[in-house]
Amino acid sequence: MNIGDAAKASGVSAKMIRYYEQIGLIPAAARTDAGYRAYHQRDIQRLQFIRRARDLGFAVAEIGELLGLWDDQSRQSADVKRLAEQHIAELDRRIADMRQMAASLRVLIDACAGDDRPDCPILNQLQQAQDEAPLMPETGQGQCLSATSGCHAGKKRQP
Amino acid sequence: MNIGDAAKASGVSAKMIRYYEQIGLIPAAARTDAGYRAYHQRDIQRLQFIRRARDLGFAVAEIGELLGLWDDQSRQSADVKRLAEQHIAELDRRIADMRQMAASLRVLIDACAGDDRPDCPILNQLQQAQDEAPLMPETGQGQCLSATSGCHAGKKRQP
DNA sequence: CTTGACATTCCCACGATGGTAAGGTTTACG
DNA sequence: CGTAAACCTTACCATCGTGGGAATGTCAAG
Repeated sequence: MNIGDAAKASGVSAKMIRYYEQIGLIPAAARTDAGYRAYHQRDIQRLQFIRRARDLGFAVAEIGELLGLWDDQSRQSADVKRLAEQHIAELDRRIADMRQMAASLRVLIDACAGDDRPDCPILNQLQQAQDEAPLMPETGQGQCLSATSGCHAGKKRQP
Repeated sequence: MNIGDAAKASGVSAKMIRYYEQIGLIPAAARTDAGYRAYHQRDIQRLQFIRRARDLGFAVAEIGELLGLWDDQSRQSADVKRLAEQHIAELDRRIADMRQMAASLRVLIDACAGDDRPDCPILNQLQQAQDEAPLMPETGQGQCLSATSGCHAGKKRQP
């Protein structure tokens, strides 16, 4: 089974398969006389594992840990669960960040006439920090628009 | 005002200020005799604009468009609003993707004993595609775990 | 005058993925 | 058998936004 077939069978592109091998996520594949990588059912399974973990948003480093546990017959399911919970916590954090952004932006959008005149609360808001948060909806949490209040969680936008 | 002060005043790191200049997001700063970049209130305002837009999750390219509209006194607020709506739509899409991932993972986590035994539904699920979706909660939507059903929206994880 | 805090440019790195180019191999068809 | 298509290989570059560091130059305070 060549890399192209392995790619089709696993849903991981040939490019990525080589990359995963390079970074050590998968062991170096066997080679044919011509130097072609040869894959077997076992390898396909590992690639599928990787792709499903990617689909769940696990980073490659986390997948490495999952694979380690997968390979470890004496693992404790608690270890796997802990990893997954860490990951879901990270997902939740990012979701919260983005919802915050979306909420702030929604307020501005709703305040914008969207006609042929130049006046625009969106630009106004971006232009100058307001002292407090006058445009915020009453959702309890601050909306992270002001430059004050040190709420610059925006750092890890696509971490 | 040197770049360090501009950085402090705007909340944009000196590194990023130079980068924004390099990619043309801000005009090349004036220079002192020694070659130091010199910033004025006007420039600070532009940098603050950029930082706030970043905090709202706008990509640098989008910020470029926003700045163009900001500079254009004859702009139509509809154009700004359209940009913002495109961006919020993108945010919503990413949020939905991540919520999907989190939901799928939550199901697996809840099914995992998390004790000292090796059996783990999380690894089992990653290991082999199930034909149908037996573990799914009844939330109506499919949970995008199966390798079948072509639901690999996972591609644009951090786009 | 020295020292430390700045500034400059240039290069490298990340993470995960895609593209492309130059060259070798295998396969299918006439 | 010959040739062309379809594959494989490595190697390099790009993305996007950000940080780190080196080598070197400048400014301000002691």
